[in-house]
Amino acid sequence: MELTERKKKVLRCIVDLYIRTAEPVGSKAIAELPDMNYSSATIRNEMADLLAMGYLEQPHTSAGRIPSAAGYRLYVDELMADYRLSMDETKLLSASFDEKMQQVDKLMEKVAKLVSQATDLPAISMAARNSGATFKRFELIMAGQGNIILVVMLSTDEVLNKLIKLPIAVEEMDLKLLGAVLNASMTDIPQEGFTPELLERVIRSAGNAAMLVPVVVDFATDALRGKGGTNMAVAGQMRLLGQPEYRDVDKAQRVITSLDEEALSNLPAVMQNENGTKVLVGPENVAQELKDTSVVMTKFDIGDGMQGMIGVVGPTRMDYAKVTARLSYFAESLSKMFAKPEQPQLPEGADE
Amino acid sequence: MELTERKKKVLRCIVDLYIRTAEPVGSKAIAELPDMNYSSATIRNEMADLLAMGYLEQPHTSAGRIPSAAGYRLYVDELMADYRLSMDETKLLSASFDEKMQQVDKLMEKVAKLVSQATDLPAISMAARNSGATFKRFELIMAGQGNIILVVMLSTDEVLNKLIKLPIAVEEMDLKLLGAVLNASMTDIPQEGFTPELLERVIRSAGNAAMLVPVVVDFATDALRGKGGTNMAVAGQMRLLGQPEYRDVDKAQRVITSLDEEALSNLPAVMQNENGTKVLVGPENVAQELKDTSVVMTKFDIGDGMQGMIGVVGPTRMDYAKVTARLSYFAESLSKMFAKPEQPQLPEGADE
DNA sequence: GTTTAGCACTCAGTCCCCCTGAGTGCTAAG
DNA sequence: CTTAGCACTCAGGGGGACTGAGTGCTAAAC
Repeated sequence: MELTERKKKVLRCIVDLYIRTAEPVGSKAIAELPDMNYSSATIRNEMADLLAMGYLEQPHTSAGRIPSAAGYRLYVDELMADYRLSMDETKLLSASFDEKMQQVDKLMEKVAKLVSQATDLPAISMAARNSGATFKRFELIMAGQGNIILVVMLSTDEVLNKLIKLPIAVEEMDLKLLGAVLNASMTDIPQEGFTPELLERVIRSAGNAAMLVPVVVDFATDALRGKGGTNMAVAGQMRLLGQPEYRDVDKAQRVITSLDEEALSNLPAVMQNENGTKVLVGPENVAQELKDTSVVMTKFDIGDGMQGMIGVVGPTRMDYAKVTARLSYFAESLSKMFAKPEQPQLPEGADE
Repeated sequence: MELTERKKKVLRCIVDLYIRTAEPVGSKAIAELPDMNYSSATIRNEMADLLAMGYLEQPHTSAGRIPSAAGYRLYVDELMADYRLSMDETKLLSASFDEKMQQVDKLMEKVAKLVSQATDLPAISMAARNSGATFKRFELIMAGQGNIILVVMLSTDEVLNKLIKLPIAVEEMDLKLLGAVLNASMTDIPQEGFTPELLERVIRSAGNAAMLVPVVVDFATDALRGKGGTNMAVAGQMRLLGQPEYRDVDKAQRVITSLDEEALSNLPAVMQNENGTKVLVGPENVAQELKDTSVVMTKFDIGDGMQGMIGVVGPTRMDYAKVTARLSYFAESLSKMFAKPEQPQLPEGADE
């Protein structure tokens, strides 16, 4: 059977309406739309075809139709109208962006909150350092007897810190020395440069603080890649409760719980080779708990060695057009924010 | 009417049972408890008295009784049995504590998560610097042209950072100078010491970076007190959904939403003059949205210039004994953790 | 061939009613 | 003071009957 223009139009209207009302859509409702010049009977025939083709589903015989996953897919790919942000809306979004993004402290948390607020859905934000990041500065500070604080600054402008408890007392002097050595020999070096020889050299130069070196270097390299390298935040989980499909508390709880877990950590993989915005409709999600939900994601640029992602989780019946538009807006804003103001001269070594 | 020992016993049993079952408690159920040597009719008489005295409520004529706010209050203050943590439980809690508390990075977030997990309820954690805190070290770093990162370390071992965007370019040299000046003249000084004269002196010494001084000092002092001075996290909001009283999504949503807001920021005031654990039952809460919930809070020591609080929010029908015990355990663990170790930490053995 | 009017049919949701059983209050006997 | 007994209350659950939105199909109209 062929997917005629008219069938597409009908499908589009059904999805649009269903997104608005969350109720199965009947033929009459569609027939009565302003620019639909056919009777309900005709629509009914078309709907029957769309049902047969797998784009619609029928909860029970005497009910209207709802879009199937395939239907949403088609809608997202071809049918949905672009949502253009209005002037007012842009202003609003940009205002909340400016307000929140003053301090770069808990960046990912703030971004997640912002996105969640703008879409009224649970949001995820993530930033992962890629292999290009290097150390920029080490700082070691005495903090009470037996404790030191290690502060590491990365080329990505992140500042990480850790409290290290020591089995043995260390002199302030030795700490200073170690700091100097680290700053001299481990900054601005790409990861490939961390050879055993380098490590050995550092240990030899570190004097009395030599036994600290492994701990410090371990934490620092951990921070650079792997575990500490991914920074992720989830916000607004309970906004899901506002959606009619989650009136059932258990259902909501199951989804929300899975948002906290690492079920999300494989999302970036999906984005790997994608650009722009990616939509995962219901069963397209790998995670079992998300089979009933859709995920919309966008990448953004953090320049240097980092790459970010923001995303939103919601019922398959979400307003894809609006969510996509707003998400893109934030992605752009973030990219802009991180873009180094076009720089003629690089302060440090020019290669990357 | 007098509150005899037997009445108290009956009340205690009712609250205990209601906490377990979340169902109105009938006279028969109480009469059948192992150490209750009276018939249901007797219990019924006692219950009628307790109702008249305001310790119980009756949802409708032909139903059992549930504790009123006053009933809970009495229960918490006098009746409830202490809950002793078992060996296994202690081990479990301490294991999760050790696991999470390795890195002091996002401490409050982690504490909140931990407490929430241990109590299966939404949890709040908060740390507020008191006026004793001082600066320990300043660090200024170039971050691309026109941006600098300010890192401030406090006597509380906290590390704060901010990205500052500059209207004018600054030389690396000047930044170094400014850093040195700040470290020389503003560290280890109590807040009263920040006089206009001091500020002036700093500006004069700062050379070309003089115009940076106000921005930097503003941020830093802001961080020390006021806004940045309170660090708060909420976790596990959706655990509320597990409680039968929040099967109603709207109700749950109302409470959960209010947890994010600053409705909580006046909780510390309540703790001001309290020691140990404080319980707020239902209507004792000031915040309107929490009238139906109870809050359990405990202070903990962070030594130096800081003071912390952890708390839990749940239905009035929560297991006060257990929650209180676990909360206290964490408060102690935290206090211990922050206590300057007299001696390098031994694997803690026989004591206690 | 396509569109539409008409009609019989289906079925989730709702209202209503009855029944059940847990729980009460009261009274009178132990 | 305690308890057995009894009449009474009422939320919750189950089972029809009804309603109305929506369908599928057919036959007439375009």
